[in-house]
Amino acid sequence: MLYKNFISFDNNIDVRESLFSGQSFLWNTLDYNGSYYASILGGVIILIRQVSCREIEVIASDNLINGYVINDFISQYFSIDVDIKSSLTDCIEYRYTGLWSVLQGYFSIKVLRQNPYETLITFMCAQGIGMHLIRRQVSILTHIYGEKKSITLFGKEIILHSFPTPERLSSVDPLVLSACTNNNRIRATNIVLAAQAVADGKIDLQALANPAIPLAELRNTLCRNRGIGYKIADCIALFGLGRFDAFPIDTHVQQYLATWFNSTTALRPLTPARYLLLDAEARTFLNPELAGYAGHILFHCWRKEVKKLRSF
DNA sequence: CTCCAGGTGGCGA
DNA sequence: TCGCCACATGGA
Repeated sequence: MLYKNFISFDNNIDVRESLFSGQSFLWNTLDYNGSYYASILGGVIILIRQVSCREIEVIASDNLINGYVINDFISQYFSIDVDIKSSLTDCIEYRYTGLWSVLQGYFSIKVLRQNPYETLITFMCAQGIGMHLIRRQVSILTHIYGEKKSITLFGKEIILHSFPTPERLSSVDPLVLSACTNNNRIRATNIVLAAQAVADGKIDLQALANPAIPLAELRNTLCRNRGIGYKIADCIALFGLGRFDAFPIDTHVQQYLATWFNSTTALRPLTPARYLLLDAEARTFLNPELAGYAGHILFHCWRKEVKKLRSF
């Protein structure tokens, strides 16, 4: 049994750019009458098609996800409650007019509220390698350790693999898991340890989802785990814990801070101390409460417009 | 061949 | 605290 819904939004939403801008590595593209994007959310198979700039079609294998009806869950997933323009201060509109005009095409990208555990593991796989490779590694991970699920759509069987549970990853030999971490055994070991910590409750992601926790404290807590530094911690916070104030700084962010915002700090190698400096700098021209939201828009814009990179 | 890709941690000064 | 290096592979 499939449940089919249409969801309308008050503002433009770009589903493809949102799902494939490098915040999730768990979506597939299927081509039928137009493109369907497929994944598994909370154990439920979800297919999404963009109908118009403000409407999407959702096909789901269940009418409830984590206790929410589909429309409510998807609206929350795409953070339609957030006004992107409020993440950027007026300073950008008036002082960086060229950038402001290019950014117009990126305001329909939404930052996703994803599963914290899945975000934690996928971003631990994403260190110092290209997005194409990250996507492939995560795909291998789900194929080997995930659960196979399928539905039939338009008379054709669609096969997907769920994300492996913490318990499943806990028992994997790091040497074997390294097939999913670019053969890097250290990272594979760290991922197994993190999965164990989640399974044991030593990493309590539900508790960390409390928005009252100060960002620095959240980051430091996550960083106590091997393989998680400031950047990965901020990614987990931003994409997995709905902390849109978290501002992950990677090689691309460093580049646009230097080029677009004339940061001299960003010209030098990124040490932990400079990471915190850049974080503070960025909050002077971004809305601190939505710094990471703005950062993701800028990040994607930089990669596409300047670096001419593809995210998939 | 060289350089870079959504980094982290260990080391010596 | 800072600079340098290993980790590992693939694509431009």
